Amino acid sequence: MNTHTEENYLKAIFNLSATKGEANVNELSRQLDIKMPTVNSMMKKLSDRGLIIYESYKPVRLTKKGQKEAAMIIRKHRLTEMYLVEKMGFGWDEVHDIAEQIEHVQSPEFFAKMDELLGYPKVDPHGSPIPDRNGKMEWTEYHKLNECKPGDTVIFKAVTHSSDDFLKFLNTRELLLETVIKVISIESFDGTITVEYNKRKQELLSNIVCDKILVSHKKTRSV
Amino acid sequence: MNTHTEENYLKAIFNLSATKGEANVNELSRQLDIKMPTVNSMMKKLSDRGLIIYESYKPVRLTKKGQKEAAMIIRKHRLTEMYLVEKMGFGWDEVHDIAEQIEHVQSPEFFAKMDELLGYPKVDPHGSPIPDRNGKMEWTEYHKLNECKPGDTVIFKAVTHSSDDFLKFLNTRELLLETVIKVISIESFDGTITVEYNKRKQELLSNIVCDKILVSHKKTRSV
DNA sequence: ATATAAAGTTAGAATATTCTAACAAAATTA
DNA sequence: TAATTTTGTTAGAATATTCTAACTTTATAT
Repeated sequence: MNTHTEENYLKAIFNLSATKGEANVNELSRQLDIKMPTVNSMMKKLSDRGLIIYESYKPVRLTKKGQKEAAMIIRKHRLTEMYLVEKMGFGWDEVHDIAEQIEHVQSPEFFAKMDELLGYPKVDPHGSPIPDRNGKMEWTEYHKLNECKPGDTVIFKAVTHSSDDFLKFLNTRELLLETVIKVISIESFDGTITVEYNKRKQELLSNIVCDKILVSHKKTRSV
Repeated sequence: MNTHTEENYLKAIFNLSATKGEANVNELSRQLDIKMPTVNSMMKKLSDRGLIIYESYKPVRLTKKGQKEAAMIIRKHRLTEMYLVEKMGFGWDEVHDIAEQIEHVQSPEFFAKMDELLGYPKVDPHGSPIPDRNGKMEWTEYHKLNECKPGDTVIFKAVTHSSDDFLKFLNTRELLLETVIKVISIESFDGTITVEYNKRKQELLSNIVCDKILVSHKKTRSV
């Protein structure tokens, strides 16, 4: 089991790696607000523990094992954020610091319960994907449908909630994953969006619905 | 702000003090599973920090400041237990270890929210009192009404929930705090209890209601 | 291409928390 | 009360995490 501290390093490496696939000591130092020599020694330690690949003067990369353990911390963080927003009524801007602390709780049951109560969400309140129990996550830059512009053609990739009645609503509208959607227009006063998909023309979707629909403009990339 | 570790010592001192008003090094050592010399040095540290009164070879006592800080940790622990049981569906026997970790979270808003969502509970799922925001708590051994025996005469001291509709229900029955209640009989098949109080004879209270009513057999003691 | 800047490393020290070994005081028991 | 047991203390060392100061390597910019 990793310590609190090690978990914070792993998480930082994970986050920095998100784009480039690796992280360097200097950025870690700034992000964690810990001096470079300290980070440096921790890199050796994590390397010894088989969590990262580390060679002097080179950026570090997570091993398979490190990747998985980091993903589990991110998972706990994002599930917690989702829980705080959905079940406790916090604003999306209030949950980070609390989740930062709760992510270190050791109790699979606790997070499994959160997951269940939330209906197994795929993303957190900020739209970031939540890794599954095996550490896998859809590594894609999704956009909310209500953030698209008229004329955009997008692909329905995920929902932020998988509650029964929302999914039923989508079924009745023939809105399934991978559906190609074209944004026709957006009402400025209430955000209602007019879209086209399949054989359907001039379908209206409320802003509340569009806020729960995540779309991609192009491809999907996996880790 | 106290460290994680200091908080655990404070909490242990608080719990051991509950009965005798003081705690000794040996008991702390056993309870915390930390060797005596370590406990000894921590006692000096907590004493320096003005949280306990410590003199060599004597049991330690919490100062006003220490008492308050310990109470706040206990408060967070018990609120958490209550939340886990009431809002997340855990059993009373599953919550201790999780609460043990969450009690160290630094976020007044988080616990205030729990408190609010729970309807400002006065006790935790095990019947232990939850200290209020000022660290004050009713230091009494309450019993649930549904754990009394026929013939018992008891005093209504607290409710485990103060949700609106439950309190309204109690009002319509003239059941107020400090009411003297006599237990007449208990149905074995569903736990329904027949009681007498004020001018009322033969009042029936469901087991669900009686589970939320805490009573004392005699006096109240304060810290 | 050399000088300067940025990034990374090593060595040594500080703090927090823990331990073991040895000793001392207090309490208990014979 | 003297012997024994329990409890408490001191001293010194180990581990984890952090720091500063000095030095080295790599990257950047004249």
